[in-house]
Amino acid sequence: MATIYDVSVLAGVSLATVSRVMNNSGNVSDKTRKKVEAAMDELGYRPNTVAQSLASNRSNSIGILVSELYGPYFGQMMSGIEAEVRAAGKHVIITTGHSEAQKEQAGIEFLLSRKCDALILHVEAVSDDYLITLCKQSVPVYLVGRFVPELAERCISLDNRLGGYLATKTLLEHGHRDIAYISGPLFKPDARHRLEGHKQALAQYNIIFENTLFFEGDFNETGGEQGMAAFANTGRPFSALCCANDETAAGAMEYGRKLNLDLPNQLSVIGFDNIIVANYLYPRLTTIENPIMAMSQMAAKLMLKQVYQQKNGSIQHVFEPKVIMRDSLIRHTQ
Amino acid sequence: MATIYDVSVLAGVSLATVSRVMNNSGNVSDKTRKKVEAAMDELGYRPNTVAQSLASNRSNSIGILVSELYGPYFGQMMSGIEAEVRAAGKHVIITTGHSEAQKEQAGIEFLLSRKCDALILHVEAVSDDYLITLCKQSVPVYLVGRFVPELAERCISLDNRLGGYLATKTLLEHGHRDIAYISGPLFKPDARHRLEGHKQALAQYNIIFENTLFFEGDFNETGGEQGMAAFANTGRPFSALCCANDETAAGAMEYGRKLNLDLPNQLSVIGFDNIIVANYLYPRLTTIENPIMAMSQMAAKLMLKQVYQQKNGSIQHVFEPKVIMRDSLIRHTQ
DNA sequence: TTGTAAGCGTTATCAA
DNA sequence: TTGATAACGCTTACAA
Repeated sequence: MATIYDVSVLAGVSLATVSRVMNNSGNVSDKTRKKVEAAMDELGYRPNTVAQSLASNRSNSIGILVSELYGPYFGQMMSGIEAEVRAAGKHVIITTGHSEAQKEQAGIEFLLSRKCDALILHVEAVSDDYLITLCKQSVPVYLVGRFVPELAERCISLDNRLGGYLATKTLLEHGHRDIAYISGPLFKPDARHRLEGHKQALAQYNIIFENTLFFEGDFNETGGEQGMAAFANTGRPFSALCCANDETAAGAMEYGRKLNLDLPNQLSVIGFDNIIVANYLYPRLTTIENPIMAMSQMAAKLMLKQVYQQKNGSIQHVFEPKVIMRDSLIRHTQ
Repeated sequence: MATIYDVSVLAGVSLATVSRVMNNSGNVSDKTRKKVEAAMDELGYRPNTVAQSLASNRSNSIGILVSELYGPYFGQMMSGIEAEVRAAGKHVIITTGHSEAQKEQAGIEFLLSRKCDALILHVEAVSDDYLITLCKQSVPVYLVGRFVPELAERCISLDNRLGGYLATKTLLEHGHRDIAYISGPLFKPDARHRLEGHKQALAQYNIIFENTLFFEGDFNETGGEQGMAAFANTGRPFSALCCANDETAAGAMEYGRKLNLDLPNQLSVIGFDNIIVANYLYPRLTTIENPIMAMSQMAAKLMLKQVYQQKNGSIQHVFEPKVIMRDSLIRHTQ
């Protein structure tokens, strides 16, 4: 592999000049530039980014941490960020945290050790305090899908409480009064906030929250299935089911069909996130929009603005969810 | 950030000794090791991986190229590889090619410039020749989901021809004779091979391939919708639809429902890939299993074996697809 | 406009 | 078992 030294020899100039040509920095005469570029071409020269990072303490790459590499939520997040970052001529380095504090920290360490210019994180397990300490270090950190009051300026988040509230309120407005709820794992802030919104809507209609109508799932299909099984077991009747995300709803609906429930006539269902699949479930899933793609792109824009001084429009920090009406939710009839 | 130098001063030893402790290389007395470790702890020392890579010409990271960061296919691929690689104490660096030759090459350049120890690629647009040249360079390269005869030892692939054949044969065995086909983009080898298998099955039953029953889609829902719209336009009747992947099938089924088709009674559908969603479509999608997760893990194992001398079991290079029967395909009745 | 030379934080080869 | 010291390939003052 050719190095900058080989290029300088072939072009008959110094290392510094080659470097200047590469980086468009300093003043280089047209003639020398041409010579250097010719030499680069001839040698098929590619800069060694590792050496560049070490010398310049910049890497032109952005570290991203997601909980998982699969699934529509993180898929949209990763590709939303990557599109923005790539358009700016930078690269992403992606790693995972698996929603475990220790792995999240290890992932962040990895990104830091690679000298990323900035981090964009979706963390669910590490504490606010950890994040606050992290943000005091020299690398700029941005959080998507999480709100830490002390770091509000670095957060791009969804109002999950409002989302949870809207979901349940929509069911209530359609005449439902017996509403079951399958949440996500409650150690995750998103799951907690959505549940709070649910309770708030119930309270507004003077309905008491019942433990027999609550199940803590896992944000996956499995949770939906297990939740439905649990409810079927207690025998407490309900006309509507509120799921903390769409995957849970998919699992619940599938299980409901196994129980020979006629959907949506015998059971209305509402999800959360509006992942692509929601539109292909049967009946098509009514849900709450979670603009994760837009949020991720906003985080990337914020980063580009602050780290690389790009001029980007105004920044929206908190996104508001809204109801997407489809076919899985109908008016309750006696 | 503390450096190896700070550690050496605090521990009262040389740089070299600190390096030896970090890498468990050479012989270090227990006493010095303890001293060094204590110093590291005290300073919160983290090695600078960029400097390590530059000096050692190794990076302990594996470059991965996928076409997209979203979607079940690539999601499974990424997380399958990552799990194996992480278990071996190495890291992945992921980038995208967007199924365009130029972007695929740029992605590969990026991974090479970061001095990855090996590359695992899912490339669709670059030529075989390019790959053959690439494999002659010093970095080991592995290909998943693509078969290049000259590089057979580095390929982990699916027999797509067989898959395409099985799909159509299954329809034929269920009495269908008028079979429409929505393919993926034909510049992709997968799409071409699946189509070849389809034609082979037709030929075996002495059925002539008709252009009016063929549509070139995009491997996405959109392709399925457009294909169904095109078929509806020509008016050529058909009792079964063979889709080159599940996403296409999802789009086609949704569009079929818009046309008031009663599925599966008026139209049988078969997909390809068996993505998670296939199980949640209505009717549940009959499809061809594409064990992308297993294939990716196999690629990772092969890499670990060859690059890091890990002892892993035997390697399977070509995977065979099989039919997953569900509800979207029924026997054709007159 | 161009060149010289001192880092950047490690690894690895010699000696000791 | 340890320590000097020369790479690794590039950036970036500072000089010329």
